[in-house]
Amino acid sequence: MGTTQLETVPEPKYWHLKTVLSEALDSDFAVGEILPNERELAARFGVARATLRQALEQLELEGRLQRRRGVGTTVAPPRVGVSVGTEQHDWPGTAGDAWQAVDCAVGAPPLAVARLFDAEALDEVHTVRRIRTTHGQSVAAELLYVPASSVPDLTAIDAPSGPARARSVLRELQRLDLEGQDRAVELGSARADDAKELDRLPGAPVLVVTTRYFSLGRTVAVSVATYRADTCRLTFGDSGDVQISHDGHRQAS
Amino acid sequence: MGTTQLETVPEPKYWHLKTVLSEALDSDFAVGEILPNERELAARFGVARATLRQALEQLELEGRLQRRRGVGTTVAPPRVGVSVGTEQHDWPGTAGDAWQAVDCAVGAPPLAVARLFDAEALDEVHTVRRIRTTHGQSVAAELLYVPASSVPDLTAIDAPSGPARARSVLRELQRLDLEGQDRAVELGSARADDAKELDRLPGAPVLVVTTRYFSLGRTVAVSVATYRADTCRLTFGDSGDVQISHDGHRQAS
DNA sequence: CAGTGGTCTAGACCACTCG
DNA sequence: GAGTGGTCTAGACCACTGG
Repeated sequence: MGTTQLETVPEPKYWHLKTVLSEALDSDFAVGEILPNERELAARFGVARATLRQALEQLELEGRLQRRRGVGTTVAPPRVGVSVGTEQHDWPGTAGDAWQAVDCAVGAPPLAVARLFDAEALDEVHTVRRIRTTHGQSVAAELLYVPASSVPDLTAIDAPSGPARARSVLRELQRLDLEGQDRAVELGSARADDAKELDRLPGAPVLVVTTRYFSLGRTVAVSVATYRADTCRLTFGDSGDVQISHDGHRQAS
Repeated sequence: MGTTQLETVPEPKYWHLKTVLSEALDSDFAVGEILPNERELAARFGVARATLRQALEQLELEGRLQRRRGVGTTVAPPRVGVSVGTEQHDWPGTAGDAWQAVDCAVGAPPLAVARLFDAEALDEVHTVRRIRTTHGQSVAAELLYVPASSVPDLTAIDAPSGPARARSVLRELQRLDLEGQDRAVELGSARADDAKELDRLPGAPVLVVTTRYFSLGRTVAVSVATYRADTCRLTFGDSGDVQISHDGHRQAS
Protein backbone atom coordinates (compact mmCIF):
# COMPACT_ATOMS: atom_id res chain seq x y z
CA MET A 1 0.00 0.00 0.00
CA GLY A 2 1.10 3.57 -0.50
CA THR A 3 0.64 4.75 3.06
CA THR A 4 3.43 6.46 4.91
CA GLN A 5 4.19 3.55 7.20
CA LEU A 6 7.53 4.01 8.91
CA GLU A 7 6.67 1.95 11.97
CA THR A 8 9.29 -0.65 12.65
CA VAL A 9 6.92 -2.49 14.94
CA PRO A 10 3.89 -3.50 12.90
CA GLU A 11 1.27 -2.97 15.56
CA PRO A 12 -1.87 -4.97 14.76
CA LYS A 13 -4.59 -2.86 13.22
CA TYR A 14 -7.16 -3.81 15.80
CA TRP A 15 -4.81 -2.83 18.59
CA HIS A 16 -4.18 0.57 17.09
CA LEU A 17 -7.88 0.93 16.41
CA LYS A 18 -8.64 0.15 20.02
CA THR A 19 -6.30 2.91 21.14
CA VAL A 20 -7.84 5.43 18.79
CA LEU A 21 -11.37 4.50 19.80
CA SER A 22 -10.42 4.58 23.46
CA GLU A 23 -9.19 8.14 23.13
CA ALA A 24 -12.25 9.15 21.16
CA LEU A 25 -14.39 7.65 23.92
CA ASP A 26 -12.63 9.78 26.50
CA SER A 27 -12.93 13.01 24.60
CA ASP A 28 -15.93 12.88 22.33
CA PHE A 29 -18.53 10.72 24.00
CA ALA A 30 -20.61 10.80 27.13
CA VAL A 31 -21.67 7.77 29.14
CA GLY A 32 -24.70 6.14 27.57
CA GLU A 33 -24.16 7.67 24.18
CA ILE A 34 -24.67 5.40 21.18
CA LEU A 35 -21.78 4.85 18.80
CA PRO A 36 -22.25 4.59 15.04
CA ASN A 37 -22.99 1.04 13.99
CA GLU A 38 -20.24 -1.46 13.22
CA ARG A 39 -20.55 -1.32 9.44
CA GLU A 40 -20.28 2.42 9.48
CA LEU A 41 -17.35 2.48 11.90
CA ALA A 42 -15.51 -0.14 9.89
CA ALA A 43 -15.96 1.90 6.72
CA ARG A 44 -14.90 5.08 8.48
CA PHE A 45 -11.64 3.51 9.65
CA GLY A 46 -11.08 1.62 6.43
CA VAL A 47 -11.01 -1.85 7.92
CA ALA A 48 -13.09 -4.98 7.65
CA ARG A 49 -15.94 -5.33 10.06
CA ALA A 50 -14.29 -8.33 11.74
CA THR A 51 -11.25 -6.23 12.54
CA LEU A 52 -13.35 -3.43 13.92
CA ARG A 53 -15.19 -5.97 16.05
CA GLN A 54 -11.94 -7.24 17.48
CA ALA A 55 -11.23 -3.74 18.77
CA LEU A 56 -14.75 -3.35 20.15
CA GLU A 57 -14.50 -6.71 21.91
CA GLN A 58 -11.41 -5.56 23.75
CA LEU A 59 -13.05 -2.32 24.80
CA GLU A 60 -16.08 -4.22 26.00
CA LEU A 61 -13.82 -6.56 27.95
CA GLU A 62 -12.30 -3.54 29.64
CA GLY A 63 -15.71 -2.24 30.55
CA ARG A 64 -15.62 0.75 28.24
CA LEU A 65 -18.40 -0.31 25.92
CA GLN A 66 -21.63 -2.18 26.11
CA ARG A 67 -23.07 -3.91 23.07
CA ARG A 68 -26.56 -5.22 22.70
CA ARG A 69 -27.87 -7.10 19.72
CA GLY A 70 -30.65 -5.30 17.94
CA VAL A 71 -29.88 -2.10 19.78
CA GLY A 72 -26.35 -0.88 19.30
CA THR A 73 -23.09 -0.08 21.02
CA THR A 74 -23.14 2.35 23.89
CA VAL A 75 -20.51 3.94 26.11
CA ALA A 76 -20.49 2.09 29.40
CA PRO A 77 -20.50 3.80 32.78
CA PRO A 78 -17.49 3.17 35.03
CA ARG A 79 -17.51 -0.23 36.65
CA VAL A 80 -19.44 -0.50 39.87
CA GLY A 81 -17.51 -1.62 42.90
CA VAL A 82 -19.20 -4.60 44.49
CA SER A 83 -18.03 -5.64 47.89
CA VAL A 84 -16.99 -9.27 48.21
CA GLY A 85 -15.18 -8.23 51.24
CA THR A 86 -13.99 -9.24 54.57
CA GLU A 87 -16.38 -6.94 56.38
CA GLN A 88 -18.91 -9.67 55.96
CA HIS A 89 -17.68 -12.55 58.10
CA ASP A 90 -21.08 -14.02 57.96
CA TRP A 91 -23.10 -16.82 56.54
CA PRO A 92 -24.74 -16.22 53.22
CA GLY A 93 -28.32 -15.15 53.57
CA THR A 94 -27.79 -13.05 56.66
CA ALA A 95 -30.40 -10.32 56.81
CA GLY A 96 -29.36 -7.32 54.76
CA ASP A 97 -26.90 -8.90 52.42
CA ALA A 98 -27.18 -8.00 48.80
CA TRP A 99 -28.46 -11.36 47.62
CA GLN A 100 -31.89 -12.63 46.82
CA ALA A 101 -32.67 -16.34 46.94
CA VAL A 102 -34.67 -17.42 43.92
CA ASP A 103 -34.70 -21.18 43.87
CA CYS A 104 -33.48 -24.42 45.33
CA ALA A 105 -32.89 -27.94 44.09
CA VAL A 106 -31.44 -31.18 45.35
CA GLY A 107 -28.89 -33.33 43.61
CA ALA A 108 -25.25 -34.13 43.05
CA PRO A 109 -23.03 -31.06 42.53
CA PRO A 110 -20.63 -30.77 39.59
CA LEU A 111 -17.38 -32.62 40.02
CA ALA A 112 -15.28 -29.49 40.51
CA VAL A 113 -17.46 -28.52 43.47
CA ALA A 114 -17.82 -32.02 44.88
CA ARG A 115 -14.06 -32.15 45.24
CA LEU A 116 -14.20 -29.36 47.81
CA PHE A 117 -16.33 -31.35 50.19
CA ASP A 118 -15.31 -34.29 52.28
CA ALA A 119 -16.52 -37.27 50.30
CA GLU A 120 -19.67 -38.10 52.21
CA ALA A 121 -23.32 -37.85 51.42
CA LEU A 122 -22.53 -36.04 48.18
CA ASP A 123 -25.69 -37.23 46.49
CA GLU A 124 -27.79 -35.15 48.83
CA VAL A 125 -26.71 -31.59 48.22
CA HIS A 126 -29.05 -28.62 48.31
CA THR A 127 -28.30 -26.15 45.56
CA VAL A 128 -29.57 -22.67 46.28
CA ARG A 129 -29.70 -20.16 43.48
CA ARG A 130 -29.29 -16.52 44.39
CA ILE A 131 -29.07 -13.27 42.50
CA ARG A 132 -27.22 -10.15 43.47
CA THR A 133 -28.37 -6.79 42.23
CA THR A 134 -26.84 -3.36 42.61
CA HIS A 135 -28.28 -0.10 41.41
CA GLY A 136 -31.11 -1.95 39.78
CA GLN A 137 -29.03 -4.26 37.62
CA SER A 138 -28.10 -7.90 38.13
CA VAL A 139 -24.39 -8.14 38.74
CA ALA A 140 -23.96 -11.69 39.92
CA ALA A 141 -25.55 -15.11 39.92
CA GLU A 142 -24.63 -17.65 42.55
CA LEU A 143 -25.02 -21.34 43.18
CA LEU A 144 -24.66 -22.22 46.84
CA TYR A 145 -24.03 -25.88 47.56
CA VAL A 146 -25.09 -27.16 50.97
CA PRO A 147 -24.78 -30.89 51.67
CA ALA A 148 -27.78 -32.27 53.47
CA SER A 149 -25.42 -33.42 56.19
CA SER A 150 -24.64 -29.76 56.97
CA VAL A 151 -28.27 -28.97 57.74
CA PRO A 152 -29.58 -32.13 59.40
CA ASP A 153 -32.50 -30.36 61.04
CA LEU A 154 -33.97 -29.13 57.78
CA THR A 155 -37.61 -30.09 57.87
CA ALA A 156 -39.25 -31.81 54.99
CA ILE A 157 -42.42 -29.82 55.37
CA ASP A 158 -42.20 -27.52 52.41
CA ALA A 159 -41.53 -28.47 48.81
CA PRO A 160 -38.00 -29.61 47.92
CA SER A 161 -37.62 -26.67 45.59
CA GLY A 162 -38.64 -23.06 45.18
CA PRO A 163 -37.59 -19.81 46.88
CA ALA A 164 -39.22 -20.71 50.19
CA ARG A 165 -37.14 -23.86 50.39
CA ALA A 166 -34.04 -21.85 49.50
CA ARG A 167 -34.63 -19.56 52.45
CA SER A 168 -35.15 -22.54 54.74
CA VAL A 169 -31.78 -23.94 53.78
CA LEU A 170 -30.11 -20.59 54.42
CA ARG A 171 -31.84 -20.31 57.77
CA GLU A 172 -30.62 -23.72 58.87
CA LEU A 173 -27.12 -22.88 57.72
CA GLN A 174 -27.07 -19.80 59.91
CA ARG A 175 -27.56 -21.93 63.00
CA LEU A 176 -24.06 -23.33 62.60
CA ASP A 177 -20.90 -21.76 63.95
CA LEU A 178 -18.98 -20.11 61.13
CA GLU A 179 -15.34 -20.81 61.79
CA GLY A 180 -13.86 -19.32 58.70
CA GLN A 181 -14.05 -18.92 54.99
CA ASP A 182 -11.82 -19.09 52.03
CA ARG A 183 -12.11 -17.22 48.79
CA ALA A 184 -10.72 -17.47 45.30
CA VAL A 185 -11.28 -15.35 42.21
CA GLU A 186 -10.70 -16.47 38.67
CA LEU A 187 -11.77 -15.68 35.15
CA GLY A 188 -14.44 -17.77 33.52
CA SER A 189 -17.10 -17.62 30.89
CA ALA A 190 -20.78 -17.56 31.68
CA ARG A 191 -22.69 -20.80 31.43
CA ALA A 192 -26.00 -20.57 29.61
CA ASP A 193 -28.09 -20.35 32.81
CA ASP A 194 -25.88 -17.75 34.46
CA ALA A 195 -25.75 -15.75 31.26
CA LYS A 196 -29.51 -15.56 31.24
CA GLU A 197 -29.67 -14.25 34.81
CA LEU A 198 -26.99 -11.69 34.04
CA ASP A 199 -28.59 -10.54 30.80
CA ARG A 200 -25.53 -11.49 28.80
CA LEU A 201 -24.80 -13.95 26.04
CA PRO A 202 -23.44 -17.38 26.95
CA GLY A 203 -19.68 -17.29 27.08
CA ALA A 204 -19.51 -13.73 28.31
CA PRO A 205 -16.49 -13.12 30.54
CA VAL A 206 -17.25 -13.40 34.25
CA LEU A 207 -15.32 -13.27 37.48
CA VAL A 208 -15.93 -16.47 39.36
CA VAL A 209 -15.72 -16.15 43.12
CA THR A 210 -15.53 -19.48 44.91
CA THR A 211 -16.11 -19.35 48.65
CA ARG A 212 -15.79 -22.23 51.08
CA TYR A 213 -17.48 -22.00 54.44
CA PHE A 214 -15.99 -23.90 57.36
CA SER A 215 -17.67 -25.12 60.47
CA LEU A 216 -16.75 -27.84 62.93
CA GLY A 217 -13.56 -28.40 61.00
CA ARG A 218 -15.41 -29.31 57.86
CA THR A 219 -16.44 -27.61 54.66
CA VAL A 220 -20.16 -27.16 55.20
CA ALA A 221 -21.02 -25.05 52.18
CA VAL A 222 -19.51 -23.86 48.94
CA SER A 223 -20.61 -20.84 46.97
CA VAL A 224 -19.78 -20.29 43.32
CA ALA A 225 -20.70 -16.74 42.38
CA THR A 226 -20.24 -15.43 38.85
CA TYR A 227 -19.97 -11.67 38.48
CA ARG A 228 -20.27 -9.79 35.22
CA ALA A 229 -16.67 -8.98 34.39
CA ASP A 230 -17.60 -6.11 32.13
CA THR A 231 -19.52 -4.10 34.69
CA CYS A 232 -18.05 -5.15 38.03
CA ARG A 233 -15.01 -4.35 40.09
CA LEU A 234 -14.77 -6.67 43.07
CA THR A 235 -13.67 -4.91 46.22
CA PHE A 236 -12.08 -6.46 49.26
CA GLY A 237 -11.59 -4.54 52.44
CA ASP A 238 -12.92 -1.40 53.99
CA SER A 239 -14.08 1.04 51.38
CA GLY A 240 -16.16 -0.29 48.56
CA ASP A 241 -17.02 2.52 46.22
CA VAL A 242 -13.93 4.41 45.24
CA GLN A 243 -13.51 5.63 41.72
CA ILE A 244 -10.88 3.65 39.91
CA SER A 245 -11.16 2.50 36.32
CA HIS A 246 -10.31 4.76 33.43
CA ASP A 247 -10.32 8.48 33.19
CA GLY A 248 -12.24 11.17 31.44
CA HIS A 249 -15.72 9.86 32.05
CA ARG A 250 -18.32 12.51 31.67
CA GLN A 251 -21.58 11.57 33.24
CA ALA A 252 -24.79 10.57 31.51
CA SER A 253 -26.35 12.80 28.92
CA MET B 1 -29.76 -26.73 3.66
CA GLY B 2 -30.89 -30.30 3.68
CA THR B 3 -29.51 -31.24 7.05
CA THR B 4 -31.68 -32.87 9.68
CA GLN B 5 -31.88 -29.87 11.96
CA LEU B 6 -34.55 -30.38 14.56
CA GLU B 7 -32.98 -28.25 17.24
CA THR B 8 -35.34 -25.56 18.38
CA VAL B 9 -32.52 -23.63 19.99
CA PRO B 10 -29.88 -22.98 17.33
CA GLU B 11 -26.84 -23.15 19.56
CA PRO B 12 -23.90 -21.37 17.94
CA LYS B 13 -21.43 -23.73 16.31
CA TYR B 14 -18.46 -22.44 18.25
CA TRP B 15 -20.30 -22.95 21.51
CA HIS B 16 -21.14 -26.51 20.72
CA LEU B 17 -17.60 -27.03 19.48
CA LYS B 18 -16.24 -25.71 22.73
CA THR B 19 -18.31 -28.23 24.67
CA VAL B 20 -17.17 -31.11 22.50
CA LEU B 21 -13.54 -30.08 22.75
CA SER B 22 -13.85 -29.60 26.46
CA GLU B 23 -15.07 -33.12 26.94
CA ALA B 24 -12.40 -34.48 24.65
CA LEU B 25 -9.83 -32.60 26.73
CA ASP B 26 -11.10 -34.27 29.87
CA SER B 27 -11.07 -37.77 28.50
CA ASP B 28 -8.52 -38.03 25.73
CA PHE B 29 -5.68 -35.68 26.58
CA ALA B 30 -3.10 -35.28 29.30
CA VAL B 31 -1.75 -31.99 30.59
CA GLY B 32 0.96 -30.67 28.31
CA GLU B 33 -0.16 -32.71 25.33
CA ILE B 34 -0.18 -30.95 21.96
CA LEU B 35 -3.45 -30.72 20.05
CA PRO B 36 -3.65 -31.07 16.27
CA ASN B 37 -3.13 -27.75 14.56
CA GLU B 38 -5.99 -25.36 13.90
CA ARG B 39 -6.32 -26.09 10.20
CA GLU B 40 -6.56 -29.78 10.87
CA LEU B 41 -9.01 -29.42 13.74
CA ALA B 42 -11.20 -27.12 11.67
CA ALA B 43 -11.27 -29.63 8.84
CA ARG B 44 -11.98 -32.48 11.20
CA PHE B 45 -14.99 -30.70 12.66
CA GLY B 46 -16.13 -29.32 9.33
CA VAL B 47 -16.00 -25.66 10.26
CA ALA B 48 -14.05 -22.63 9.13
CA ARG B 49 -10.84 -21.95 10.95
CA ALA B 50 -12.23 -18.71 12.39
CA THR B 51 -15.06 -20.62 14.00
CA LEU B 52 -12.73 -23.17 15.48
CA ARG B 53 -10.57 -20.36 16.81
CA GLN B 54 -13.55 -18.85 18.56
CA ALA B 55 -13.96 -22.08 20.50
CA LEU B 56 -10.25 -22.32 21.28
CA GLU B 57 -10.23 -18.73 22.52
CA GLN B 58 -12.95 -19.52 25.01
CA LEU B 59 -11.13 -22.58 26.26
CA GLU B 60 -7.94 -20.57 26.61
CA LEU B 61 -9.88 -17.93 28.54
CA GLU B 62 -11.04 -20.62 30.90
CA GLY B 63 -7.51 -21.81 31.42
CA ARG B 64 -7.97 -25.12 29.68
CA LEU B 65 -5.65 -24.46 26.76
CA GLN B 66 -2.46 -22.64 26.10
CA ARG B 67 -1.58 -21.42 22.63
CA ARG B 68 1.80 -20.25 21.46
CA ARG B 69 2.54 -18.90 18.04
CA GLY B 70 4.98 -20.97 16.10
CA VAL B 71 4.59 -23.83 18.53
CA GLY B 72 1.07 -25.08 18.87
CA THR B 73 -1.85 -25.53 21.22
CA THR B 74 -1.29 -27.48 24.39
CA VAL B 75 -3.47 -28.67 27.23
CA ALA B 76 -2.95 -26.31 30.16
CA PRO B 77 -2.34 -27.47 33.69
CA PRO B 78 -4.91 -26.46 36.31
CA ARG B 79 -4.63 -22.85 37.35
CA VAL B 80 -2.18 -22.10 40.09
CA GLY B 81 -3.59 -20.49 43.20
CA VAL B 82 -1.68 -17.32 43.98
CA SER B 83 -2.26 -15.74 47.33
CA VAL B 84 -3.26 -12.10 47.27
CA GLY B 85 -4.56 -12.61 50.65
CA THR B 86 -5.10 -11.05 53.95
CA GLU B 87 -2.41 -13.08 55.66
CA GLN B 88 -0.05 -10.47 54.38
CA HIS B 89 -0.94 -7.29 56.21
CA ASP B 90 2.39 -5.91 55.28
CA TRP B 91 4.07 -3.39 53.10
CA PRO B 92 5.13 -4.54 49.69
CA GLY B 93 8.76 -5.59 49.59
CA THR B 94 8.77 -7.15 53.02
CA ALA B 95 11.38 -9.86 53.13
CA GLY B 96 10.07 -13.12 51.80
CA ASP B 97 7.20 -11.90 49.70
CA ALA B 98 6.89 -13.39 46.29
CA TRP B 99 7.91 -10.29 44.37
CA GLN B 100 11.14 -9.20 42.79
CA ALA B 101 11.86 -5.53 42.20
CA VAL B 102 13.28 -4.96 38.76
CA ASP B 103 13.25 -1.25 38.11
CA CYS B 104 12.25 2.19 39.24
CA ALA B 105 11.40 5.49 37.57
CA VAL B 106 10.15 8.92 38.54
CA GLY B 107 7.31 10.78 36.94
CA ALA B 108 3.62 11.53 36.93
CA PRO B 109 1.38 8.47 37.28
CA PRO B 110 -1.48 7.74 34.89
CA LEU B 111 -4.63 9.68 35.56
CA ALA B 112 -6.55 6.69 36.91
CA VAL B 113 -3.90 6.18 39.56
CA ALA B 114 -3.34 9.84 40.32
CA ARG B 115 -6.98 10.08 41.28
CA LEU B 116 -6.37 7.72 44.21
CA PHE B 117 -3.89 10.06 45.84
CA ASP B 118 -4.59 13.31 47.57
CA ALA B 119 -3.80 15.91 44.98
CA GLU B 120 -0.35 16.97 46.16
CA ALA B 121 3.13 16.52 44.78
CA LEU B 122 1.79 14.28 42.05
CA ASP B 123 4.59 15.15 39.67
CA GLU B 124 7.09 13.42 41.92
CA VAL B 125 5.99 9.85 42.08
CA HIS B 126 8.33 6.89 42.23
CA THR B 127 7.16 4.02 40.08
CA VAL B 128 8.58 0.67 41.10
CA ARG B 129 8.26 -2.25 38.75
CA ARG B 130 8.07 -5.70 40.27
CA ILE B 131 7.57 -9.22 38.98
CA ARG B 132 5.98 -12.11 40.74
CA THR B 133 6.94 -15.65 39.88
CA THR B 134 5.54 -18.94 41.06
CA HIS B 135 6.78 -22.38 40.14
CA GLY B 136 9.28 -20.85 37.77
CA GLN B 137 6.81 -18.87 35.66
CA SER B 138 5.94 -15.18 35.75
CA VAL B 139 2.38 -14.79 36.95
CA ALA B 140 2.11 -11.09 37.62
CA ALA B 141 3.64 -7.72 36.79
CA GLU B 142 3.14 -4.80 39.12
CA LEU B 143 3.59 -1.08 39.08
CA LEU B 144 3.85 0.37 42.56
CA TYR B 145 3.33 4.10 42.81
CA VAL B 146 4.91 5.89 45.74
CA PRO B 147 4.67 9.70 45.89
CA ALA B 148 7.94 11.31 46.90
CA SER B 149 6.07 12.89 49.77
CA SER B 150 5.48 9.43 51.23
CA VAL B 151 9.19 8.70 51.47
CA PRO B 152 10.74 12.08 52.38
CA ASP B 153 13.95 10.57 53.73
CA LEU B 154 14.82 8.80 50.52
CA THR B 155 18.41 9.72 49.84
CA ALA B 156 19.49 10.97 46.48
CA ILE B 157 22.72 9.03 46.58
CA ASP B 158 22.02 6.29 44.11
CA ALA B 159 20.73 6.63 40.59
CA PRO B 160 17.07 7.67 40.17
CA SER B 161 16.33 4.39 38.44
CA GLY B 162 17.33 0.76 38.41
CA PRO B 163 16.65 -2.15 40.75
CA ALA B 164 18.79 -0.78 43.56
CA ARG B 165 16.75 2.36 43.61
CA ALA B 166 13.56 0.30 43.61
CA ARG B 167 14.68 -1.51 46.73
CA SER B 168 15.55 1.80 48.39
CA VAL B 169 12.04 3.07 47.82
CA LEU B 170 10.56 -0.11 49.25
CA ARG B 171 12.86 0.11 52.26
CA GLU B 172 11.80 3.67 52.99
CA LEU B 173 8.16 2.69 52.62
CA GLN B 174 8.51 -0.01 55.23
CA ARG B 175 9.52 2.57 57.82
CA LEU B 176 5.98 3.95 57.82
CA ASP B 177 3.12 2.67 59.93
CA LEU B 178 0.76 0.63 57.79
CA GLU B 179 -2.73 1.48 58.95
CA GLY B 180 -4.68 -0.48 56.42
CA GLN B 181 -5.14 -1.47 52.85
CA ASP B 182 -7.85 -1.75 50.34
CA ARG B 183 -8.10 -4.10 47.42
CA ALA B 184 -10.08 -4.36 44.21
CA VAL B 185 -10.03 -6.95 41.44
CA GLU B 186 -11.24 -6.39 37.91
CA LEU B 187 -10.78 -7.73 34.43
CA GLY B 188 -8.43 -5.95 32.07
CA SER B 189 -6.26 -6.55 29.05
CA ALA B 190 -2.51 -6.55 29.22
CA ARG B 191 -0.71 -3.41 28.12
CA ALA B 192 2.24 -3.97 25.83
CA ASP B 193 4.83 -3.70 28.61
CA ASP B 194 2.99 -5.98 31.01
CA ALA B 195 2.33 -8.47 28.24
CA LYS B 196 6.04 -8.71 27.59
CA GLU B 197 6.83 -9.44 31.24
CA LEU B 198 4.10 -12.05 31.36
CA ASP B 199 5.13 -13.71 28.11
CA ARG B 200 1.74 -13.04 26.56
CA LEU B 201 0.52 -11.04 23.60
CA PRO B 202 -0.71 -7.50 24.19
CA GLY B 203 -4.39 -7.51 24.99
CA ALA B 204 -4.29 -10.85 26.77
CA PRO B 205 -6.88 -11.03 29.55
CA VAL B 206 -5.51 -10.20 32.97
CA LEU B 207 -6.84 -9.81 36.45
CA VAL B 208 -5.96 -6.36 37.70
CA VAL B 209 -5.53 -6.08 41.45
CA THR B 210 -5.44 -2.51 42.69
CA THR B 211 -4.24 -2.05 46.26
CA ARG B 212 -4.16 1.17 48.22
CA TYR B 213 -1.89 1.46 51.24
CA PHE B 214 -2.89 3.82 54.03
CA SER B 215 -0.72 5.49 56.60
CA LEU B 216 -1.23 8.60 58.68
CA GLY B 217 -4.72 8.87 57.30
CA ARG B 218 -3.46 9.23 53.77
CA THR B 219 -2.97 7.04 50.75
CA VAL B 220 0.79 6.63 50.69
CA ALA B 221 1.15 4.07 47.97
CA VAL B 222 -0.88 2.39 45.24
CA SER B 223 -0.10 -0.90 43.61
CA VAL B 224 -1.54 -2.01 40.29
CA ALA B 225 -0.74 -5.66 39.76
CA THR B 226 -1.78 -7.53 36.63
CA TYR B 227 -2.06 -11.30 36.90
CA ARG B 228 -2.29 -13.67 33.97
CA ALA B 229 -5.97 -14.54 33.90
CA ASP B 230 -5.41 -17.76 31.99
CA THR B 231 -3.04 -19.34 34.48
CA CYS B 232 -3.95 -17.78 37.81
CA ARG B 233 -6.58 -18.19 40.45
CA LEU B 234 -6.34 -15.44 43.04
CA THR B 235 -6.85 -16.69 46.56
CA PHE B 236 -7.88 -14.65 49.55
CA GLY B 237 -7.80 -16.05 53.00
CA ASP B 238 -6.14 -18.90 54.76
CA SER B 239 -5.41 -21.74 52.40
CA GLY B 240 -3.89 -20.92 49.09
CA ASP B 241 -3.36 -24.08 47.14
CA VAL B 242 -6.55 -26.05 47.02
CA GLN B 243 -7.62 -27.83 43.91
CA ILE B 244 -10.54 -26.13 42.29
CA SER B 245 -11.00 -25.60 38.56
CA HIS B 246 -12.29 -28.27 36.24
CA ASP B 247 -12.20 -31.96 36.58
CA GLY B 248 -10.52 -34.89 34.93
CA HIS B 249 -7.03 -33.50 34.74
CA ARG B 250 -4.50 -36.20 34.34
CA GLN B 251 -1.03 -35.10 35.22
CA ALA B 252 1.89 -34.38 32.88
CA SER B 253 3.05 -36.96 30.41
C1' DC C 1 13.18 -23.85 6.16
C1' DA C 2 8.42 -25.78 7.18
C1' DG C 3 4.81 -25.43 10.41
C1' DT C 4 2.42 -22.99 13.95
C1' DG C 5 -0.85 -19.56 15.61
C1' DG C 6 -2.16 -14.37 14.76
C1' DT C 7 -4.21 -10.95 11.73
C1' DC C 8 -7.17 -9.47 8.08
C1' DT C 9 -10.56 -9.39 4.32
C1' DA C 10 -15.17 -9.23 1.93
C1' DG C 11 -18.60 -11.13 1.78
C1' DA C 12 -23.22 -13.87 3.69
C1' DC C 13 -26.88 -15.02 6.70
C1' DC C 14 -29.07 -15.16 11.36
C1' DA C 15 -31.24 -13.46 15.89
C1' DC C 16 -32.83 -9.86 18.09
C1' DT C 17 -35.09 -5.13 19.14
C1' DC C 18 -38.03 -1.63 18.22
C1' DG C 19 -41.13 1.41 15.97
C1' DG D 1 -39.67 -4.31 8.26
C1' DA D 2 -35.52 -1.85 8.93
C1' DG D 3 -31.51 -1.79 11.55
C1' DT D 4 -28.53 -3.63 15.00
C1' DG D 5 -24.97 -6.82 16.68
C1' DG D 6 -23.74 -12.14 16.42
C1' DT D 7 -22.18 -15.99 13.68
C1' DC D 8 -19.87 -18.09 9.87
C1' DT D 9 -17.17 -18.87 5.64
C1' DA D 10 -13.02 -19.45 2.56
C1' DG D 11 -9.66 -17.63 1.55
C1' DA D 12 -4.87 -14.66 2.14
C1' DC D 13 -0.76 -13.11 4.30
C1' DC D 14 2.23 -12.22 8.44
C1' DA D 15 5.16 -13.23 12.72
C1' DC D 16 7.13 -16.41 15.25
C1' DT D 17 9.34 -20.99 16.62
C1' DG D 18 12.01 -24.78 15.94
C1' DG D 19 15.02 -28.07 13.67
